[in-house]
Order: sequence, then C-alpha cells, then structure tokens
Amino acid sequence: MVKRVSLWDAGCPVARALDVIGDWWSLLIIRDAFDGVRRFNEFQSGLGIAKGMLATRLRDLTARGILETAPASDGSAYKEYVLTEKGRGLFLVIVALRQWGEDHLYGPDEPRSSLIATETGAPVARLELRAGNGRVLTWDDTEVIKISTI
Amino acid sequence: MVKRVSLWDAGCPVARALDVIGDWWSLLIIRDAFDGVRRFNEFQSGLGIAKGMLATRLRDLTARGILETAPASDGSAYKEYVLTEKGRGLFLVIVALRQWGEDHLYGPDEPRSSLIATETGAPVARLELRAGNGRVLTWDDTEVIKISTI
DNA sequence: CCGATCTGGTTTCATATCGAGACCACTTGC
DNA sequence: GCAAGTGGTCTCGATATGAAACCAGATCGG
Repeated sequence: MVKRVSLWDAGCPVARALDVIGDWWSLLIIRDAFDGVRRFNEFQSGLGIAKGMLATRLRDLTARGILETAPASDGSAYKEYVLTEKGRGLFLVIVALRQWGEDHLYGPDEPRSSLIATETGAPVARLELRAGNGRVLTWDDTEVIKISTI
Repeated sequence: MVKRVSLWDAGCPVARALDVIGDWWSLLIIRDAFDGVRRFNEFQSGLGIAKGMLATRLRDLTARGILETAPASDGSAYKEYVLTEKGRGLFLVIVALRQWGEDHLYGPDEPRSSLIATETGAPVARLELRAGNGRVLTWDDTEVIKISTI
C-alpha cells in the first residue's frame, strides 16, 4: 500500500508540525480563519477548494485541535469553525510566510496586501530571531541539538 | 484537466509563498539544507523520500531560486545543492514551525530537538511580532489591508 | 588500469489523492 | 409551502506519489 509518508516520529518539531499542517490547503484555511472566515461556504468560495477536500480538511483540523466548531454567531442553526488556542499559535508561521512572500515573490510594482497593526495603521515590524540575551541571530548563528532523556 | 490548484495570482503573499514551498516535501528539504545537508543521497536517506520525488523537488526548488547547485566542496566531480539568499530567507518560517511544534505537539516527557544559539549554547528566544513602535502584537491586534496601485 | 561499487539520477508501474460535479438533507427566506 | 441557500457526501476520471528496477558516469580497491 503506497501511503503518504508521515514524519511524526522523526523527533523533529518541524517535521511533526508539517505532519499536521503541511499539506496543500491547511495553512490557507488557517490564514482565512485568522482573517475572520468561519463558515463552510466562505472558505469554499474564498479558496476555490473542492467541497469534498474542504470537508476533509476541516474535519482533520478539528480532530487535531486546530479548529473547533461553535454555534453560528448570527443565531442561525448552522455551525462555525473557529481557531483554538493551538490554532492561533500558528499566527507567526503565517506571518513568516507572508514576510518571505512579500520579500521574494513580488515585483516592485505588483499590488499586494499588507499586514498592519490595527492601533497605529502602520505595517508591522519584521520578525527577528533573538538569542536569550536579545542579540539578533541569523541562520548560521544557530544549531539544532538533540535533547536526550537518558 | 484536473490540475493542482495554484493561488499565485490571489495577491496574497501567504498564498504565493505556499504556491512555491507549500507542498509536502519542500520545507523538509529546506530544513535539512539549513542543517548542512547538501548532497542528493544525504537528502534521500535522511528524509526517506523516493528518489524520483527528490529529483523533482530539487529541480523545482532550484528553478524557483531557493536552491542552487554548486561544485562539490570536497573536490569530487559531483554537485551539491545549497540555499540561495532567497532560500535562506525561509529560516524564520522554519523557526516558527519549530516553535509551534515544540509548544503543541509534544508530551512533557517526549524527547525532542532544540534550537540553540551557537555562541551561548542557550535556546533561542521565542519569535515575537512587534509593531513599528516596538509593541508586541497578537493576532487580533493586526489586520490585512489591500494596497492598491491605482 | 580494470572491475566493483557509489552517486545521482530516469523510467515504469500500482495505488492514493485530488478536483469537479452530481446529489441530498436540512435550514432559511419569501 | 416552496425556492434557494447551507453544508455536506459520493462517484468518477486525472494527477501525484512511493517503490523499485534500471542506468551512465565517477570513484575506489587492488
């Protein structure tokens, strides 16, 4: 049986995260959820995703604790999908993707959307990785170590 | 013709980024590249990816300017795949995924790897989103606006 | 310097997954 | 009460994936 490979057990948090939200649609659904989308039809028409796919993705994301269903906020009998605390934790992943996309995937004159702080109306700052002492780090200032429990 | 949907033209940097690196393997390949993996065989045995898939992914990532080939650093006639500047820009995406995975996908006693600053040996700080004025922002302190060129 | 092995792929094949659209039950609007 | 909207499920053909066979050129052992 040819099955999609899972790297859940690889012990790397990146692999495990991608095992959960690394498919084609999940992060786009989550992005829309951050933008306030809650209803099945809104997701479907906004993303152009096939209904069957969307149903599967919403079920998986709910089962994995990233979304949860709630009664419709407008009082109708329908339900809504909203981000859990765990799901909201993906915000910085979305922001990191957004900043990379803005930097590398647009021509200088291409229109694009922008993330701003509601309070000030100004664009947010760039994400930065810092050491515990506050120093800004680049990729080659860091390394991955194995933590063993032995 | 049923083709995998592309959201390149949606005007959202997140969608455009996922169009480039949003498939199952790309970010894992890039993660390994950050960890110093450079040769075809290293990627293949490390990830357990099928050779055909790996060849396709390496070609795509190279064509999209995320990897580039270079002569082998050990003087042999083989080539190596190394991250371009654009590819290195994905570091914070990997870090964001790593931190989310560490927070939400491990039991308290499960062994995991950790990202440390080489200089101090201490774990890196959490990523934070800040406004232009330095204030830390959460997801509902922000909004996405359309920038029009009209 | 010659055969064995390693590297870096390509090709082929069976199966899994995806996208499109038909279909359907329940809800809501009129 | 009936038409339209919502939130799905089912089926089908097209595509992508994983495994394995195969292969050319580079390297290694002797």
